[in-house]
Amino acid sequence: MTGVASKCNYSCVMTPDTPGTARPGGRTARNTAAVLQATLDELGEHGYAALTVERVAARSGVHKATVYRRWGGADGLVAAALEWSASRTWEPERTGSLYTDLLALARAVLHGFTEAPEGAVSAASVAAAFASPRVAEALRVFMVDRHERAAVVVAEAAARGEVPEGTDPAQVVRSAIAPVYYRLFVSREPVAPADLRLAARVTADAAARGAFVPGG
Amino acid sequence: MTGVASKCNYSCVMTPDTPGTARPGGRTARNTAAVLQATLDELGEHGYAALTVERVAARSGVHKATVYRRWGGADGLVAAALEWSASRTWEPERTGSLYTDLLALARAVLHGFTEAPEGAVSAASVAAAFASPRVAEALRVFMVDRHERAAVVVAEAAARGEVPEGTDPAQVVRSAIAPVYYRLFVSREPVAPADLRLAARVTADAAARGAFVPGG
DNA sequence: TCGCTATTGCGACAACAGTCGCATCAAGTG
DNA sequence: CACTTGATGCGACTGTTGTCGCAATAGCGA
Repeated sequence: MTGVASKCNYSCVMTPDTPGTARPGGRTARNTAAVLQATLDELGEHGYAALTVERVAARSGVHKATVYRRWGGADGLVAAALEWSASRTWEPERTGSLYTDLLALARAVLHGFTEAPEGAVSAASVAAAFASPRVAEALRVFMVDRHERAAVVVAEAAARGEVPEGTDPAQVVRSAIAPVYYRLFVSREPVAPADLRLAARVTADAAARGAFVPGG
Repeated sequence: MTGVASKCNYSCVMTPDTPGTARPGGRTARNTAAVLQATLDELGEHGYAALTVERVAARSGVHKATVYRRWGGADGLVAAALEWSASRTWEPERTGSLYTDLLALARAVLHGFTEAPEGAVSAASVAAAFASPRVAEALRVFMVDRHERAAVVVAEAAARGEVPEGTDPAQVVRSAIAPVYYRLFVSREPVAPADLRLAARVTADAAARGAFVPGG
């Protein structure tokens, strides 16, 4: 085992077990942890464009051929990192009203895509999804999970009578956060606090008026 | 001049002049046209992930080193193709009401990112913008231009009295089309006609109620 | 403790991307 | 028509990416 030892900068808690494989024992698990940690560190420091299997291999101390065998390439590393991120439980902030909940949600999205370390992984996933069907699928699963978790704020708004029964929670969530993604990745404009407030306000008002009830 | 001749599949109208350069004469212009056409064809057939300078060079009949010298790489080719697309005039469809105008706009966005050949260039630009500041800047300029052109439908709605004076046209446009981009590139969900209608409806209603007037 | 075998380490290898120096060519000029 | 010069063609070269076969290692069960 030559090579440089892993330089762990942040979020050093990495699940050391890999259940489901034929031999989930010590060394394989250690390699998995080291490689994923190195992937996170590399993404955080240099971004997805500079993510190289060779660098990850050198940093983790795992041989290059092993990384290729188990993850297939840079996209496989990103997909694995994203799946690991998805395993971390997440729950939306509760603030008392739908508007403020959606605003907090939009802020969380902005934060989660711009701040390290999750920001690097998330942005890398969006970028890698263009080139890798595997990453695209992992990203889709991740986003569906986030939609379902965020739906709670809509359900509670319905329970409070803020929005009518039958409101589609996922559509409300999408409407509130889509402008953030649009500015971040498509139009490449800066995202101002006023933009977040506008999206949350428009969405909350529309939801209150029943715009997100499928039938009516 | 060895190599394979350009195989032009679609949109063979390519601006043959390159004003501003020191020597915009015949051969340089022909090379520019051949290379950009080959780039479009490659993007349309194989996508950005498979876009290679060598393939473009072989297809266009221009030497590899020349392509590297003049465009710098695959990202430069995409940026040039995007700038060429931006030079094509575009104008939003006018249907008589803000809701139907926004719906047509959302449909045009979906079409423009999924149908060939513009779809391939547009999607490639979004993908390449993650790795190339040059493409990111070209994309930003392109989107700003589209926002300005699309703003006409909001101005006309204001003239008809559908929305209050002072409504920010660009914000209305963003609100209507952001969910399309979100589904296409982030959540990777299918985009249904009902989704377009919902986004247009929510945005048009909010605009009618004055939600997009900055001060009030 | 011992043997089986999945997994890994290792280095050589092929394929590819990108660069460089130089000879050649053609567009613009008088 | 000749001359100048910027752009191009050409091929060789370097560095990087990804693959392969084989020997060694270390889980895991007996």
